[in-house]
Amino acid sequence: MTSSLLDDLQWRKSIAQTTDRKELETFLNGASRSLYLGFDPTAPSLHLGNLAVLTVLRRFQLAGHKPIALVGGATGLVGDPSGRNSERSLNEVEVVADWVGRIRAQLEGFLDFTGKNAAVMANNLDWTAPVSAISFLRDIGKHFSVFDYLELNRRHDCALQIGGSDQWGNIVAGVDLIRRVESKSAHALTIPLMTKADGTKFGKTASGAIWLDPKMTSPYAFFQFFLNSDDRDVEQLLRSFSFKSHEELEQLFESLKTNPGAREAHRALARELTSLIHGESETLKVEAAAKALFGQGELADLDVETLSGALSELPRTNLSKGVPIPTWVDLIVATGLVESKSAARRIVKEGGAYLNNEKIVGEDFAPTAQSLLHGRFLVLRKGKRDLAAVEIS
RNA sequence: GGUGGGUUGCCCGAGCGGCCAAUGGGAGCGGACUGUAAAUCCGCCGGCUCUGCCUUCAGUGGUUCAAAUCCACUACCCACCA
Repeated sequence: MTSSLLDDLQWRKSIAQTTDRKELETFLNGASRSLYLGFDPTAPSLHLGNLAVLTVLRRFQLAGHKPIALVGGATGLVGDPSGRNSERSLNEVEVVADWVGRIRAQLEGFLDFTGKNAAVMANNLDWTAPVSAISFLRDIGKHFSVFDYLELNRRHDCALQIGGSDQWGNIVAGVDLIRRVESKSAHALTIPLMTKADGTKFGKTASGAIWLDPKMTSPYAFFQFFLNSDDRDVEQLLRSFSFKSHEELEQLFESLKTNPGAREAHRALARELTSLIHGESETLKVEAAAKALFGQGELADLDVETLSGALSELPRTNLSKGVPIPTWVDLIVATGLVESKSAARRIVKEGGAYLNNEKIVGEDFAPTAQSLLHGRFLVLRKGKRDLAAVEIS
C-alpha cells in the first residue's frame, strides 16, 4: 500500500496508460486491493513477454495488493475470434487444459499464494462453462475478456485490471461494463509492449521465444540470452524486470555507460532473472558452466566434475561406446544445434566449426578417440558462442 | 450476387514457357573487427548418399519435348460495381 507504487512503475517505464491517475492513486492507497492480469494459454509455458506484465503484477503484490492471475481456459479454446478455425477437436480441449495446468504451476513460483494478501488463481472456464452455448454466443460472444473483468469484480471485488498495452481497449470496455452493470468504478493500467533497440520483438531469438519452462529453454540459454543482450536494451530490461533498489540499478546504469565492456549490468540482469525463474543453485551452475566453457583455460584441464556439469547445460547427444565416432557434421546435427547437414557443412567450409575449442577443417572431419575429454566428452562449437556436447557412454 | 486483381522460399517482394532452387531487400548463419555487445565490411543462405540427384512457386487436374510462368476447376485474399 505504499503510495509510491505508481511512481515506482513510472520510474520503470512500466506504465503505458491508466484510467484517471489520481483516482487510481487514491484507490490503491486506500486499502489492499484486488487486481487481475489475464493470460491466454496459447502454449505450454509462459515466455518472457508474459513475464514483463507478470512482473508488474508481482510488484503490486509486494506493495500489499492481492493479485488474481486469470488463466483463460475458455479464451484458449475459442482463440481466433474471427471464427475461422471454429472447429475444435476434443484433443485440443485436453491440450489446452494441460497448458492451463502448466501455466498455473509456473505462476505459483512467481506469486505468493499464502499470507494476508495471497494471490488467487482463477480460470474463466469456471464461469463460462456453465453458460449454455447459445446464451454464451448471444450474451457474451467474443467479448468475454470484458466479461471476465465483470465476473472478477463480482466475485473478488476486483477493480483494477492490468495488461499489455494492446489490451487497453478490452480493459476499458470492461471498466465501462462494470460501471454500467454494477454502478461501480473500476480502473485500468497497461504496460508498454517491450521492443528491442534494433526494432525487433523483445524476447524472441532466431530459434523462437524465450520460455520459462526449463525443458523448452534451458537455464543456460536463458542466462545467455540476457548476458548477450544489446547494451542499449539492458537499462530498460533492468528497469522492467529487476527487483533491486533504484540506487543499485542507478549504479548498474552508470557502469553500463562508463565500462560497458565489463558487462556488469548484463550479468546482474542475467543472474537475477535466472535465479528468479530457475533458482539460485541452477544459476550458479549455469554461470560456472559458461565460465568454464568460455574461459581461456584449456578444456582438457577442467576436472571431470566441472566439465560434465558445464556440458550438462548444453544441447547434447549421447553415443554408445564402441561405435565409430561420426563426423563433426553428423554430431552437431544430432545435438540439434544445427538443423541440417547442409548448414553444418557450410559452417565447416566457412571456418566456424570447432572441436574442443580447436578449429576443424574439412567436411569429412571426424573426431577420434584421442579427441575425447576424460575419455568420454566432446565439445562442439559453432561460430563464436554456440556450444553443444557429445557424451560417449 | 456481378466483374477485375492476387496467392512465390522464414518475411516482404521480382519473375510471366526453357539459361529458375528461382533477381532484390529484411531476418538468420559464418568470417574480420570487438566485449560471448552494437555498428561496419566480406561471404553464405531448400534438402541430400552433393561434379549429380530430390522436393519447392496456394490445391487438383490438363496442354507441352519442357510450366512458378499457359488452360480448367477448387480454396483463401483484395478491389470496384450492386
